[in-house]
This record gives sequence, C-alpha cells and structure tokens, in this order.
Amino acid sequence: MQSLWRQFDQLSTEMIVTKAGRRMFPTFQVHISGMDPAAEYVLLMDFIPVDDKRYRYAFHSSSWLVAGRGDIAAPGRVHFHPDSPARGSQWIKQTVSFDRLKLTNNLLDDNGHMILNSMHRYQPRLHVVLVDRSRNSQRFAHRNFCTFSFPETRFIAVTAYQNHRITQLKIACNPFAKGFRTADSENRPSAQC
Amino acid sequence: MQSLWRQFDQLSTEMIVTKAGRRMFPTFQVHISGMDPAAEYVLLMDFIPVDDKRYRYAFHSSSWLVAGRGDIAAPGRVHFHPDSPARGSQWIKQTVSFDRLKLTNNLLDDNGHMILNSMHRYQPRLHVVLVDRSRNSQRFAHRNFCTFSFPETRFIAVTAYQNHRITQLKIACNPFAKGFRTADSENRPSAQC
DNA sequence: CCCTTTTCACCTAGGTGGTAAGAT
DNA sequence: ATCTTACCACCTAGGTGAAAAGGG
Repeated sequence: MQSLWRQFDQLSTEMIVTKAGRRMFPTFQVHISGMDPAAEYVLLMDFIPVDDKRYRYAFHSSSWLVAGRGDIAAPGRVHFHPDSPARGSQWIKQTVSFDRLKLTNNLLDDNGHMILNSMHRYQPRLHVVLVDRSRNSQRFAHRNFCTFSFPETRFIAVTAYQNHRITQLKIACNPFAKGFRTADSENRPSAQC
Repeated sequence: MQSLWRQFDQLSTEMIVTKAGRRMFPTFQVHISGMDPAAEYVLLMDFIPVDDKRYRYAFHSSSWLVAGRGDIAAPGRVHFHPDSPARGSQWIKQTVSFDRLKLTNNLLDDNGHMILNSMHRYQPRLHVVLVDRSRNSQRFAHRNFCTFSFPETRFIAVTAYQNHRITQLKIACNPFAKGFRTADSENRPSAQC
C-alpha cells in the first residue's frame, strides 16, 4: 500500500472520524519478516499527535494552515490486531491488515475505537511485542518490542473532507465508495489505486 | 438456542454441506460458567459419527431409513473458536457462538472447514481445554479438558434438504432465508424461533 | 463562519433455499 | 432413482461520501 499512501500524503491525507467509528482508507497493512517462527508476538497500533497544533483548511489556497494550539490530547488507546497473540510463523506468511481499526472523535467512546481530535495531525505507529511467558519477563519487557513508524501514513483527522482532491482519490480507490464514481477521469479507478 | 435445537431435532435436523462450506443453522452456541477467570482456555468443536450407517429419506413415510453401512470416515478435524486462546473471564462474560464454523463434503477441503459425509448422522461436541504453559504441562494434558455433548444438536448432513418441514423451519428462523418467507403460517417467524 | 451530526442511496461482502442440470 | 453441483434472486450486515440540518 506504500505507493497509495504516498499519493494521499502528497495531497495531505485526511481521515474521517465519526461518533460511531470510521475505518481508515487506505488501510494500514504491513508485511513482516525476521520473526522467530516459533515465538509468540502481539501486534498493536497507536496514534501519536505529530505536533501540538490545531489545523484549518484554507479553501482559497487549497492548503492546511495552523489555527492555534492543539486541544487537550484525547485518551491514549492502543488497538491490538485481532489475531494477537500469534506465532511468528503466522504473522510472516501473509500481509497483516488493520482494516478493522476504527477512528472516532467521541471522547467517551465505549467500543474500543481509537479516539482522535478532529483537525489535528496524527502519525500511526506499529508495535511488535514479543510475548515472553518466562518468570523474569517483567525485567526484560522493555527490550521485547519494536516500534515502526511510516511517515507517509500520517494524516489529519476530520469530520468531513476538506480537500476535494482527497475526496476524489478516496472515491476512486475505496471499493465501498464505488457508488460515487462518475465518468470523470478524476475519480475513476486506474493505475493510481 | 436449546429450544430451537429441540424443535429441529424433533423433525430430525438436517444440515447442508457444500463444496465451498456452509454454516450451521441453528448456530451452536453456549453459555459457560465455572471457569477460572485468570486461566487461559481454548474452545473447540468436532463432529463424531453417531453410528456407522448411511441414511436415506423415504418421502412417502417422511422418515429417515438406514440405507446400509457408512462410508469411510471423513478426515477428522477440529474447529478452534476464533477467540481462542482467551481468559476464563472473557469466555464467561457472554455467549460463545460458533457461527463461523462451516461444513463441507469436500474431502480435499483446503479452508479448514469441517468435513462430513453426506447422508450420515453426526453429533457435535464442544471441548474446553485449559492452557497450561508450565513445564510439566504434557504430563497433565489429559486432565486439562472437558468435553460436552448436547444430544439435541445431532443432525444428518445433506447436500439438499429432504424433509420439507425442516426447510420451512429453516426459512422461518434463519434471517438470511427471509427472502423465501411467504404468507403461509408454516414459514412465518413466530414464537417458535 | 466553521465545524459536526444525522440520514440517505449506493455500494461490497457474503449467507439463504430454489431450481435445473449434471453425475452415478 | 438418488444424490450432487452450479447458478440465481433475495436477503443480512455493514462500509462509502453527499447533502442537509444542527451547533457554537
């Protein structure tokens, strides 16, 4: 998905947040290698604020501007990949997709979704944690995980799309938005997806 | 679901098997109690032949008759509940549903479905296995599981329904079959579902 | 004015039994 | 004659952005 993420990132990716929770598109997915096939791992994601700023979209210049200091940070949550825990052999044999992860702007969310502030910029992160069931596991816990951050997956949380070109790229590439495709070349699926 | 299973059982439950795999209806689901909340358990199901017989349906008498010896047993498989392994506290706090389990008559099935012989009678079984990660776990493994068998959940595997009353009860109760409901009282949903 | 919420038509994805054709 | 397969219309379930209404 890297090339798709980059296309969105060039336009400044926006992700919808709703009260009920909204999936991400593109989906965050990774190919993993180098794991011990017999060891158990947990995969999880979180989202960290890129900065302490609030943004607004300037339609006349089609660009995002800083609109002041960021709101107080939303409750930090993590999303465990539903296959966790699993052996390294399971994780490495196919693409790991976080397609069931949902974003919400509801600070009181009760469904385990990731809580974000609208109009704030975030960086998704992936954590790979080795499950160590031995007695001294506590002492080494700090060594038993790796964190990965892909800059092209950062985005601004929104309650409605701001940049029309983002909307068109979503419509062109997300199969669930097929109903909004027209004859225009702009939102027709092509090599870009 | 016990009362629904009993209604089907009174008519001799039939379950469709297909090459691609078919869900069961009613769904096998249980409420569990008495687990150690902190311990880990695996829940799994299998299907054992009720006897070594092959059956056929006699339309004139609307009953199942023995039609000879059973075919050679299909490959024995088990279906792990997808939430496995999980803590006792997770299992006991809500109904555990095996709704994603699928039945197939394809002896070469590659999708992990349960392989059954059509026109043979089966008894579903539930196994609750305590996950013991201690060193001597092998020695006690035979003590670490319980098996449950509910007689009202037995059924005959079929590639097409034989008893019209079974068909009507499926249509009346399975929401996915709503398209086949008519004004007849026979397949209208009611207290029976 | 800027942002959020609700509702909607239109999709994807996949679970039903009916039906007719195919297989043995 | 008996059983199986492939395809179908019709559902459930839920993911889309558009549009209009709501809120500060």
